[in-house]
Amino acid sequence: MATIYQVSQLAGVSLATVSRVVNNNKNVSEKTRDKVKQAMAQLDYRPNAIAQSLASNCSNSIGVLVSELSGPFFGEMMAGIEEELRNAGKHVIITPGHSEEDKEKDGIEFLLSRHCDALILHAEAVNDDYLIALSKKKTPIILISRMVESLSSHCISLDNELGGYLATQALVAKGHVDIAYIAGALTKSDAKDRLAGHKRALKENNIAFNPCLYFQGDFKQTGGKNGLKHFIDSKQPFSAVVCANDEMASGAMKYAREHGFNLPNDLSIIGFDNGIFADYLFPPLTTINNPIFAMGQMAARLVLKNVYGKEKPLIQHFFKPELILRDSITER
Amino acid sequence: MATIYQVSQLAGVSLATVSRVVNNNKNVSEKTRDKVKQAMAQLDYRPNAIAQSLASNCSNSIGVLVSELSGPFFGEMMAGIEEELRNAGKHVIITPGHSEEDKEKDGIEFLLSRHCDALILHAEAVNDDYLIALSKKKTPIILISRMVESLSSHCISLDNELGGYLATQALVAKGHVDIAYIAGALTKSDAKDRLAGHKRALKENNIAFNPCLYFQGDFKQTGGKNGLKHFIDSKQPFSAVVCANDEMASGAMKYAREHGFNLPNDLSIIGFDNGIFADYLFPPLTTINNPIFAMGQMAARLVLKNVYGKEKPLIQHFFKPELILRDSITER
DNA sequence: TTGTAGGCGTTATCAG
DNA sequence: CTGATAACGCCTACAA
Repeated sequence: MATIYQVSQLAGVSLATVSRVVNNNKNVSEKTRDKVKQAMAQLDYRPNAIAQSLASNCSNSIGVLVSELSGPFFGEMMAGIEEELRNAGKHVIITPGHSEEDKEKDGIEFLLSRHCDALILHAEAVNDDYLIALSKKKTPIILISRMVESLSSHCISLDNELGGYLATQALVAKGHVDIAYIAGALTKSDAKDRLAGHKRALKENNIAFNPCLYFQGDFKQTGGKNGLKHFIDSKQPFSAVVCANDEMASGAMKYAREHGFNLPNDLSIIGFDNGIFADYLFPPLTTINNPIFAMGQMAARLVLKNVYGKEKPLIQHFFKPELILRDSITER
Repeated sequence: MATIYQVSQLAGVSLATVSRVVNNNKNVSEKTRDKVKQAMAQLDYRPNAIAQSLASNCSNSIGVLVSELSGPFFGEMMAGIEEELRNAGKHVIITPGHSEEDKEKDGIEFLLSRHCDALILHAEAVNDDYLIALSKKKTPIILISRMVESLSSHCISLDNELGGYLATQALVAKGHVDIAYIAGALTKSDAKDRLAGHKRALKENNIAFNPCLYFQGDFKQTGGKNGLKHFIDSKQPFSAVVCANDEMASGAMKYAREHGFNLPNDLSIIGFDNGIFADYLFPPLTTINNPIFAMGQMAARLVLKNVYGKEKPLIQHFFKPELILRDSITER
């Protein structure tokens, strides 16, 4: 691999001059610039990003913590982040936290040791205090899909409460009253907020919250299955169930069908996130749109603006969810 | 951030000694080691990975090229790679190639400029010659889910031909004769091989390949939809369709149902990959298992062994697909 | 506009 | 077992 030194030799200029043309510095005459460019081409020179990082104290890398590398949700998020950052010549280092406190902390340590210029975190298990302490360190952080009041300018978040509200409201609008709810792990703020929205919708419609029609799942398909089983076993009547995400909804659908429910007539089911596969379930799943790709992009833009000083005029911190009406819910 | 120099000062030893304890070099007395460790702890010292990389000419990073960051397939693959590498203290830089030649090349250039120690590539659009040329450069490469004969020791691949065969064979076993096929883009070897397996199964069962019952899709849901539409429009009788992946199968299912088919009785559908959601479709999708997580792990192990000299005894280059029988196919 | 020289935080090669 | 000291490849004042 050619080094900047060899290029300077071939072009008959100094290291500094080569460095200048590499970095598009204005103060180089056309002539020298051409000479240097030619030498670079001839040697197939490419700057060593590592040496650049060390010298400039800027690694051009952004650490990203997600819960899982797999799954419809984080894929979209990573895609949004990567696209935006890559266009700016930055790269991402992605690491999973598996929604466990220790692993999330490990992951963050790991990213920090890599000297990332900034961190974009989808942290679910660590507490606010940890994040607040972290934000005081040198490496800037952005929180995605999480709201910490004192860090609000570093947060990109979705109005989950509203989403939960919209979901339940959609069911009420169809005449449902006995509405079951399968939550995600309440250690996660998303899960808590969506549940709060559900409760608000019930309240506004003078429907009492029935603890027997509540189940705490895990945001995975089995959570939906277990939840539905729980409701059926409890013998409480219910005509609809709202699931705190699409994956649980798909699990609930499967279990319902296996137990003789004719969907959607016997049971209305609504999800949350509008994952790529939601439209391909049967019946096509009514759900709440979670603009996670856009949120990822926005987190990346925030980094570009705050850390690299790039002009990014339109920074949006809060996103609103929307109802996506399909066939999985029906009139009661 | 504390540097190695400050640690050496505090511990009253030289830089070299600190470096030794950082790298677990044997030649340090217990006493000095303790002194140094204490100093490190006191200063909350963490080695600067970038400086280490520059000095050691080893970035401890592995570049990974995938087609898409999102989607059920690549998520699993990345998870397998990351898990294995992370346990070894390495990190991955992931970049998408979007199945386009230019973008794949860009992505590879990008990873190369980052001075990755090795590349794990799921390259679909670049041709064999490009890869062969690439493999002659300094950075070692591993090809995942792709077979290039002259690079076979660098390949981790699935027997796609066998997979295609198994799929069609499963349908034949149920008495189907008029079997339609929706392929992926034939520029991708996976797609070609699966199709070849399909044809072999037909041949072995003395069923003629009917071009009217063949459609080239795109590995996405719309491909399945378009394929099914094509078959229906062509007025050819068919009782089953094999799709070259699960996403197309889900698209085909949706379209079929929207056009009056009662699944699976009116039409048997089989997929490929056994993605996480396959079991949650309706009817649960019969498919061919693609052990992509394990293949990702294996690619990572190969890197660990070849590049970092870690002992990894069990290297498996070829994986066999298996039939996963569920409810989406039925007796004719 | 161009060149010189010091430094970024480590590793690695020698001596001792 | 320990300590100097020269790389690693590039950036960036500062000079010219």
